[in-house]
Amino acid sequence: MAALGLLAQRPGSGYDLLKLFENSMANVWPATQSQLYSELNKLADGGLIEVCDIGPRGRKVYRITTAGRAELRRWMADPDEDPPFRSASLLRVFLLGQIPARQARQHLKETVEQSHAEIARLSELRDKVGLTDSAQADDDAFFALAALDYGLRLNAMQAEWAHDVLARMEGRRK
Amino acid sequence: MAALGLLAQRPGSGYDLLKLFENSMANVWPATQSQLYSELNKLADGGLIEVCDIGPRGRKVYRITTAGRAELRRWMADPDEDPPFRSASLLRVFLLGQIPARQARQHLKETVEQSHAEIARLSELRDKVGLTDSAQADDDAFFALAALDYGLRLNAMQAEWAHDVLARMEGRRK
DNA sequence: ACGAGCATGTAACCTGTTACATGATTCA
DNA sequence: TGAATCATGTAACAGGTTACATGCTCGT
Repeated sequence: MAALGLLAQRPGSGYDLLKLFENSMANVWPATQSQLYSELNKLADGGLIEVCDIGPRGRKVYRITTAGRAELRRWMADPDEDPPFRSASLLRVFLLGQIPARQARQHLKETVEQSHAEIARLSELRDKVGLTDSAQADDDAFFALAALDYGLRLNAMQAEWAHDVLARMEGRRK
Repeated sequence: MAALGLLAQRPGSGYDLLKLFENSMANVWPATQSQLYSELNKLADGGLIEVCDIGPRGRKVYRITTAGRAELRRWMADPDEDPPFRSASLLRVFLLGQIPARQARQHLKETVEQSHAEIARLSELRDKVGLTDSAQADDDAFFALAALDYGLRLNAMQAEWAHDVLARMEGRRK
């Protein structure tokens, strides 16, 4: 479905999409090369995309079809079929009582640091993208920046939360 | 791995764990009945857990072993092997430029409402758990509440973010 | 005695991952 | 001409889902 969405923005080959997945998309929806090519074949079989050009080296340029656009709109509107939400990091929090308190504190401190590092990484990315693309005019760039903003806020929240839990742990010590 | 963690807190049968997954655990790490039982057999084969009692109806009560505790500590300390982070909702944001602006605004408004609904649900859950369990004394309850707090903050952040994106969309309109 | 709930398991299927495999083109 | 990169594909496996299947036991 991610592939269909990207093809809605502009036509491209499997290889093109792969690059997109490695760059901007990787933070949101990672996909492997293998996965991508079989997905493209499946979408083409279903008539949601079609080959619009064949270049050198057997390069197949795909384009979204009318049926594909309809399917994309349908998917956007209905979050029911989403894969269930599983967070390994939240599971760890649940089980933090099972390891020595010293290690638990260490774990939370690392969470704080990792969130800050992630914020630095995303900020840099935002500055790069935000300046080259004219997010004022381009819808796709506007929403890509909104997604990036989400990531920034998420990590800020996470750092603050881990910090607060640490403080509460200190408060509990006798 | 989630099953191993729960057995570290207290011994129990597959059926017992299933109830835990349906209740408190469901928000963090959903698992199906089928999955759970085969997982338990695999853990037992690997020597990470063992049957410590057999009750009526073939009820097998499992208990974590020393090897299991070691494995759990190892897993807690190393987040490298986590499944990749995939968020269908963030992907939707990325693709929001592909649907009519009216629908995009509608989508964001629904995000705000759903976050608020989720906050209400989690608040209720927190009040129930926070009063019965003495989170002051019990480590497990303390960290379960911390995980719940994470969920609350996440949804608050999400509502605020969606609200702000909406405002920025309005600002862009000519 | 019978229904609700306890308790476990199997089979078919789908998705995603890693590793393997192949060949074409460009450019230095 | 040889290396880098373009470009696609297959096979084996791991993890999760749904649906199917079976039997025991407790309380009324």
